[in-house]
Amino acid sequence: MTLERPDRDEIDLSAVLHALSDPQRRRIVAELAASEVPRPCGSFAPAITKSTRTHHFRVLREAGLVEQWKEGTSKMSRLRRDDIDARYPGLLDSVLESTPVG
Amino acid sequence: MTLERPDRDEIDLSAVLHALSDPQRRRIVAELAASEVPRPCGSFAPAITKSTRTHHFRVLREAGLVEQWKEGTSKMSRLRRDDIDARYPGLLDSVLESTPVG
DNA sequence: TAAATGATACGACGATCATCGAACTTTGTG
DNA sequence: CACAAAGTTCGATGATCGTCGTATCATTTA
Repeated sequence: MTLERPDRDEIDLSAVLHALSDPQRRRIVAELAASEVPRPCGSFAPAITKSTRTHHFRVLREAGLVEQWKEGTSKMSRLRRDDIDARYPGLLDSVLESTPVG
Repeated sequence: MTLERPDRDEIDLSAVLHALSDPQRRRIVAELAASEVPRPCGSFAPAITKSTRTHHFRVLREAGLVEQWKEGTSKMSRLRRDDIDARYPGLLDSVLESTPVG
């Protein structure tokens, strides 16, 4: 049961660029890209508050960058790399290349 | 005599992505990329006001995307494609590919 | 010198943003 | 049932944003 998200064809470039323009969100995306298995939201960006993290994940999800689904008490996240790569080839690669995961 | 702008090494990814997240600015960048010779600011995005255009060009210049210099009563603009490509390879190409100049 | 041209400066406006804390919901577990 | 864990919701706050109109400045030209 996946949460609502835009279809691949509806992913808007302005929304994607705006979502990636925030360092915290870019860090989350970089961590998602580097991790093999999906991880719960709480394991990302521990320096910020829970509510702020919820906000950032919603922005990422509504922009089409991230897919989310519930699993127990956690909410798992996955980078929609295939969709983004198909719609905006090279964009995510170039951004990730300049975004350290640390 | 060129107006103040960040050096290549100081171009910030957040600023670049934020600058490109606005459709009007992306359109200006696309037009700049498509035009061979530099053009005055006034020849871009005729649908918006002069003051708004000035604002957009300042955002683009401070982000490092555009270089500007005065020439008579006009202000000319040039896309800093070499600098952006060197600092964030592939980024501008992928964005321009999805941004129609029309 | 006076007029015209091209762009900037200065508020101002509503909108959106990132962040927070406190209260709440949902799910799993003793 | 009671408790804990993980997220969400709901204001609220201060900041920034895109846009505008008007006034102003700099430069060229008549």
